[in-house]
Amino acid sequence: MNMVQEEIRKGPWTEQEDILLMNFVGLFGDRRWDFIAKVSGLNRTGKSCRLRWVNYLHPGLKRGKMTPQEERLVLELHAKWGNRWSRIARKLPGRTDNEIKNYWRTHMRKKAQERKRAMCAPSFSISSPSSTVTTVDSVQSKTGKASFYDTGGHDGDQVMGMAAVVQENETLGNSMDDIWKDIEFSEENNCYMIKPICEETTCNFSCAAIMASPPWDYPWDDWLWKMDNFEEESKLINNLPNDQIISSFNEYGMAYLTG
DNA sequence: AATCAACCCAACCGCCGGACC
DNA sequence: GGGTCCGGCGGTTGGGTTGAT
Repeated sequence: MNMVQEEIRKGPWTEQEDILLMNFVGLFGDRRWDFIAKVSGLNRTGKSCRLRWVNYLHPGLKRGKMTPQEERLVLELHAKWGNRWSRIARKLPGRTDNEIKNYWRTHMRKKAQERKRAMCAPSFSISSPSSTVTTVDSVQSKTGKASFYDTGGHDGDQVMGMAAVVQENETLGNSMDDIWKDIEFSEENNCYMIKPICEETTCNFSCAAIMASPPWDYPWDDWLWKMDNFEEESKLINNLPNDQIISSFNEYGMAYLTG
C-alpha cells in the first residue's frame, strides 16, 4: 500500500473541529482519545483532542475571572501541595489545571514582584518560626531553583505564600483557621468547598451538580444526562452539521462498532 | 495613532505510570 | 518480566490582546 499518511493537524482548533470532537465525545465518552481522534477524522492526536476537551469544550467549565475565594484557595492549596495543578484543580470546580497554572504564573509573578519590592524597602521582613525570608532572590539562592514558580510550594515560597494569604484574609475578614478547616473538611468528606462560587453571574452550568462533584469525576454514563442542562451544549447540538458528523461516523464509527 | 511591554491563555512537548499483551 | 500503547500531568511556548506611553 502506498498510503500517504495525512499530516497531523496542530495549532488552534476551528469551530468545526470543536463540534466534531464534542459529538464524538458524546458518542464514545471522554476516555478513548486515540480512538476518538481516529474515528472523528480530525487529523489530531488523541492527546490534542483530550486537551481541547478538558481545557475548553467540557460543559462544566467555568469561564471568567477567578473569584477571591478561588484565588485564596489556589494560594492555600499551592502552599500545601506545590505545583500539583491537577490536584488543585479538582478542588476548584469548573477550573482546569491549565487555567490554574496560567493563573498562578501570571498573578503570582505579579504578587511576587510586588512583595519583593515591598520587602526590599527598609525595616520590613517576614519571620517564620524556622527562618527569616527576606526576598525572592534569597529564596532562590537558598533552594538553587530557577524560578519562584518552580519551587513546588516548599521552602521559602511557601512561607511567603502563606504570609500573603494571611495578609489577604485579614483584609477579607477570614482567618487562616477557617480556611484550613474548610480544606480539611472537604478532603475528609470528598466534597468541594468553594461555597459562594455560583454567586458569579458568569456561572453558566448547573451549580448543584458541580458543587456535589466535578463533572469530570463522573463516570461518562452519569454525566451524559447532565449535558442536557447546558445551554451552550444544546445550542451546539442543535446546530450540528449533521451530514458531516454522520458521514464521519458511518465511515469510521460503525466499522469500529461492528468490527 | 503608533509603538512597545505586559499580560493572558490555548496548545504543544516530554515524561511518567498504569494497563494490556 | 519486558515491550508497547495510551492517558494524564507539569512545564513551556507563542500568538493574540490590552494598557501605557
